[in-house]
Amino acid sequence: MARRVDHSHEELFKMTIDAAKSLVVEQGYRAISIRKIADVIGYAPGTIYNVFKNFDDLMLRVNGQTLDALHGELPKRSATRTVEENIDALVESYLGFVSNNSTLWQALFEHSLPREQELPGWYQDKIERLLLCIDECLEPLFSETPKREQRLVSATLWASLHGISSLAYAGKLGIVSRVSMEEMSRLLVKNFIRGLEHPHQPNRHS
Amino acid sequence: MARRVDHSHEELFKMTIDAAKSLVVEQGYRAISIRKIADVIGYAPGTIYNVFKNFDDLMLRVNGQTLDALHGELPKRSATRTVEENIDALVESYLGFVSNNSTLWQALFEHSLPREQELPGWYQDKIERLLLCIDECLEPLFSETPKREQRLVSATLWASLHGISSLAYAGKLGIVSRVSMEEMSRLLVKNFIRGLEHPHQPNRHS
DNA sequence: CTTGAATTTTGAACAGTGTTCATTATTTTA
DNA sequence: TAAAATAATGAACACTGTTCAAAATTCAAG
Repeated sequence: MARRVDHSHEELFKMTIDAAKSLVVEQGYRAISIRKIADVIGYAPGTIYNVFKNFDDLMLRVNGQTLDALHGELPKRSATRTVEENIDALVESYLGFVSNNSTLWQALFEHSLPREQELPGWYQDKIERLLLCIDECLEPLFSETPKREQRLVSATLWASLHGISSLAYAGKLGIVSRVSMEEMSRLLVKNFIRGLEHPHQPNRHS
Repeated sequence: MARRVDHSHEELFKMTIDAAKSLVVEQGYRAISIRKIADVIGYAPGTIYNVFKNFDDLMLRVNGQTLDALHGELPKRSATRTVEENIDALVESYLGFVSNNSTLWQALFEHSLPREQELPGWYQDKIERLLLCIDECLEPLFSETPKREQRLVSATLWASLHGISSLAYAGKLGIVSRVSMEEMSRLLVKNFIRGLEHPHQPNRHS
């Protein structure tokens, strides 16, 4: 066959990713396979390779859309709110998204590229955009500090939250249950920010 | 054949895990396979299933040993040191271990069980032991707070550090490079602990 | 010793995986 | 209408985890 009018390249792209997503949602990351996706969209496995480089590429696209969706739900910084309030709003929004899209969120850290292969630029940009959201909210807290240090703070906050949600959902915290993911996140953010506001108060240990 | 004098059950267990480990170290998590391991130890694939329930079980054992090794390297809390100093020592030790065993550490979060299947008790105990190390160091900071809240703090710290190392090694932080994993970890701990020491100082925002 | 039961190891078989690519079917262009 | 271009196929390849009847070996009993 050729250039089947049925679906354009773009449509095929969307169909494939949508099928992958619904497989993740319904059966989890480990259940995805090219053949199953092909079945769902009614094409042969080979066709998917006309649209995606390989399975990793496809999975990266799926996860990219998850990052986009999260970014779309995050509130913009409000100048009328305090730093804490802005960060809190960000975190609540983040927690809400993760809860409502838990399987897709899990897929984001269950998938990883083979050793030494780094993430493509377009994917890194999506992370960059998310880090910028945190940057923005933290901005007033240290307007004099160099940009590099600000980014370090944002990245630290992002990675920490990621750690909490990933361990919580993978059940890798033992006793600590899924319910307390929110508690942990709030605890982290509250104290981390509070720590930033109290720079090196000279020794007054217990 | 039967009861080959070559290797006892225990020896076979050790050989299999050692082979798995060296495969992870040399080629990364994605390169492991039962057949390759069988090749290395000079047995048929089926033999491995006399020792391990399945691949997940084997991988959990490997990761369990990694957790044990980390626990073995962590310093005990010293009563002569301050809370900060004890926590710092813990974190430095943690960072050292992760650096020296990066591939095995990566395997720890690259592997995950199928959806809805939770970690076996013996594995959760190993995590529990690690959380207890943090508990111990933080103890003087809040000797009056309920045990449950202490555990929440320890778990939060543990999960956050995990998030930083996992994102750093998976290259999932974009710009933020591997070198800064240490920076991020120290930044997190310093400020988080400092935040804990300054409880809810009533509103004095910028 | 010899026989028979118990046990360990095997490796072929099954059902699945990602990926490739010559072939085929279709559409577009000449 | 013929030829060139393109899209879709699905068999084939080289793998994967896992099972299990059969074979090989050891152990215990007679």
